Amino acid sequence: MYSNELIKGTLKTIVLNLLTKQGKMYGYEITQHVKEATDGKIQLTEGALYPLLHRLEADGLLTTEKVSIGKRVRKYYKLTKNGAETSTDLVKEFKEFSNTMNRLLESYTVNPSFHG
Amino acid sequence: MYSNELIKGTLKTIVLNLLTKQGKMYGYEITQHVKEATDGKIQLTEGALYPLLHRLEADGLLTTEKVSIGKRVRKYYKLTKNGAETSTDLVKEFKEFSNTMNRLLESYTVNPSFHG
DNA sequence: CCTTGATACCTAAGAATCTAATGTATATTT
DNA sequence: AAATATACATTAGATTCTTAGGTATCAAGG
Repeated sequence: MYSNELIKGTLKTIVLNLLTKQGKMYGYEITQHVKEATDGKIQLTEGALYPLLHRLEADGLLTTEKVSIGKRVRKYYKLTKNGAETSTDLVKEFKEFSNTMNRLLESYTVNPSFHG
Repeated sequence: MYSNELIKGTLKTIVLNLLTKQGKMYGYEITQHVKEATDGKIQLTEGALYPLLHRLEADGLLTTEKVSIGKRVRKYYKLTKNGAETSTDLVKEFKEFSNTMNRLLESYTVNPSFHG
């Protein structure tokens, strides 16, 4: 499990990307999927996930559909057109950011151009 | 310039790693170095940086040394033993997190093991 | 001289988002 | 019958960032 610091700021990217690939998912399913796909290294908490899903719906990136399973009701989320575009953008941005960070962390330059 | 969401949570890693490589730096120098090293893609704001430096010093990860340059005073920061260890840990953690995220974002699995 | 931009430090109000805890209820397994 | 898993949700508090502002020195150009 990673320090939660890092996961902050990537939650939206993870959720939108997952919905891009899976079509529709419900909240609990998202937490389990991410947990399994990362061997438990990333575990989304419900206290962070549900408010995010509600925000994304309010912002028009997701729509919901309620499905009854016995006496329980699942709330499925899927992307709107806008949500699909945002998903693509955020994934691209994360990859670029990831590259930039790895370059920054690996460069052993001795302050080549700064003249304090 | 990246959406600030992503930079959140990586600021500490960036600063400690930079000090590992450079030995000692002052606040303004850090902002300029990161800006130049990333072609302006990552720009630290002073409102985020200075409070962080103060926290890191209070937590015993950094020590300071004031150096007079004419009538101005620069405040140089360098790592303590504890800070050096934390730096190594955070960089390692970021790289692992980065790998995990990239795998997660790229996998096109159709929910192989989840049984909702 | 004086203004502008760069250097160099700092704080503080408010916003955003996460954590941790808690609540409710149904379904399944032991 | 009890424990665990499924499935939704909210809330107080903490953390950390943004935005804006404040102070002051130094160098360069008009």
